[in-house]
Amino acid sequence: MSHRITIHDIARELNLTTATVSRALNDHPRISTETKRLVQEKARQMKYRRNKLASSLRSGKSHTIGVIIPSAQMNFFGSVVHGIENVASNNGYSIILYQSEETSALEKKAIETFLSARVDGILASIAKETVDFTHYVELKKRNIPLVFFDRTNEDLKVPAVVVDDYKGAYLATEHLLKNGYKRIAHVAGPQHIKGFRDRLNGYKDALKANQKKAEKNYIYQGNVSIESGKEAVDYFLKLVEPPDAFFAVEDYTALGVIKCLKERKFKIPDEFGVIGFANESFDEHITPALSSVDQQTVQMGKEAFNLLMEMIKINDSKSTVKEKEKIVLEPILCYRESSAGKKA
Amino acid sequence: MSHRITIHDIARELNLTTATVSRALNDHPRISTETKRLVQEKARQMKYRRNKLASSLRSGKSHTIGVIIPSAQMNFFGSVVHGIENVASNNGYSIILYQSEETSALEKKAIETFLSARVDGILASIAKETVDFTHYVELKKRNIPLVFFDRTNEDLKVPAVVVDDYKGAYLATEHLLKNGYKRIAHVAGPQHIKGFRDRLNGYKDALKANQKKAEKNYIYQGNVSIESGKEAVDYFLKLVEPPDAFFAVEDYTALGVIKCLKERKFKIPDEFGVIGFANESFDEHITPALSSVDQQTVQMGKEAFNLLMEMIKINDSKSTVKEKEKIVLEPILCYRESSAGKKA
DNA sequence: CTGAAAGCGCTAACAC
DNA sequence: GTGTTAGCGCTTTCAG
Repeated sequence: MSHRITIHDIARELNLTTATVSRALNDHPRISTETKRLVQEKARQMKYRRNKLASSLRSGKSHTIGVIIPSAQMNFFGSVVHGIENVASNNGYSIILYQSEETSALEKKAIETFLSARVDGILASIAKETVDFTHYVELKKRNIPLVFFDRTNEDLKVPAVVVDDYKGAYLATEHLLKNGYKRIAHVAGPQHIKGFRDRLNGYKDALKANQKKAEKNYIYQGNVSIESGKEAVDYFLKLVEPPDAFFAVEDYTALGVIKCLKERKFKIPDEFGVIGFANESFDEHITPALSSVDQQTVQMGKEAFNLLMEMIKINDSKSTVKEKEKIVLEPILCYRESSAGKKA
Repeated sequence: MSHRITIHDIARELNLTTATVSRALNDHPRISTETKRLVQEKARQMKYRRNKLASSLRSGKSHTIGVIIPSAQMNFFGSVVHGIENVASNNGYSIILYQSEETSALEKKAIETFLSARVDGILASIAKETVDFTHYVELKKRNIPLVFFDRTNEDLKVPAVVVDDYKGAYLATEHLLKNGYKRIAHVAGPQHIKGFRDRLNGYKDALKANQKKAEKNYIYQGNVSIESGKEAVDYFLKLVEPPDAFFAVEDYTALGVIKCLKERKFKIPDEFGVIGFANESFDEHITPALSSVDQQTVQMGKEAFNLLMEMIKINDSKSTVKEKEKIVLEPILCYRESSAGKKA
């Protein structure tokens, strides 16, 4: 600690200038192989460690990106962050992590910090609460590379990585039909959220494609919770002709559906089929194991980082190549016991 | 973007020097209230944003800490990070997140990066693979504040935040006894890991305290997995006098125990009691709901950050106050159906 | 291929 | 209470 090693120290030892040392350390093309070897050897020997702050300050590139997620406690986001950090690290980038706790205020604070830390780009998943997007628009104006993942906003025209909700819902519904269920109901989520709207549409279209129409009373408007799954079942079972299968907008809702059906002593999948969405970690451990649609979280993180990288490069080269608008990941059907088909 | 605002710009506008502006912005005591007001007003108006890189480079404090976890995908660590980021953010600190993927190589790489980024301190949970601790020892030597959480190493004498595994195990075992189970077995984890050893001891001592001795054949050496829970049950049920309750070293093992018992059509908690450790998110959703011991993950993150802060402050003040060695969190018993007691 | 010199934006002695 | 001056450690023109 007494005295940290800098390029000056190396330069002195080797009778070179700091400029040459710096270039040698950065593998500059116009430095002789011999000098590079010498410098790098010396650096190792003296336990030199580049001061990233100084280097970033001077060069204008921090090799750091900012990541905003609603909460690290949510499985889904932990998993995406896992993907992001993994590729970032492999590409020599560090990530600064911030949680919005679903509030715009913390989102703004995070962006402030990122700007202040001169990050090279930002990856974000929009907070539920956020309706005013000026802080994100500001980033676009300032030409700071930005990519949304999962929670996005179409109007902003910000590149994004999402899973194909429509398709996932379509697959789930089709799957139930294929397994012999005749009357498929949907426990929907808040329709002001695009992903949930897409899932409803995927459900409707899958029914149409199979010569069934989506009956209004087979759609229950829930609020994404175990409770709403239970309430949905209560509602559906009162119908003159109740459904025989449920496609829930996500796994916690599906869990509520299952719990309620079990309380009423119904048999799953013999009497009712159930499928959810998200492929939560508990899916395979409950009884019956819950079928679901996987959202490729880790892959989402990786793609998001790669997309951001592209944008950073385009920015650097000042070229005007049109950047990709959107990456849509394929949802993956996870077939488990809860939708295995009716007993004859 | 054309021209970023610096303190020079503010200084020029206000006919002051950069030094005064800098001081005003940092709320320096010897600057007149009026000047401060003026400067801060102007800064806001010009949309000035402090360049953290320059400020850190100069001051030697980055207000950034490094965090190493095995994987963000693991619920437990996501939760701890949630706690860390939360307090860090409230204290004006940013966190750089790295995953070790349970390897020493990535641990070392993370530390290199942190040092290079001049973080003010490091929070880490040791990778499973790590047996050579020189990279951590190096930090101590260089006097970089370091705090371990959850996965720690006693020999290193590095301050740490952990949950009281012994006590958690004691509580769990005692709970089973209180609920009328007579012959308690333990599915243990690898004994080279301190936490698991502590849990075994807690189990043994709880039995002793209740005038029972821990019989060797009631302890199964597992490897922390669903599989090992199943194997344990297979083993235990072959005994002449099988146990009537199982304390599993963690929840996945407990899950295996439950699955196996259910496959064999045994009734839980009527015929066998089961309790796990970790309070995983699936616990309350499986059937029967799994009793467990909560490890206070979020709190662990918060305490770890606070402890690190203390160390950073002690470091700054160059005082020689002895720092805290260890914070031990209270485990919390989560009583659910799986251990509700035998039917008479 | 290497050197000289300037400066990224900020803070901190030291003056007065 | 404010200004002067120096410099954190690095990269980057511009020379030669």
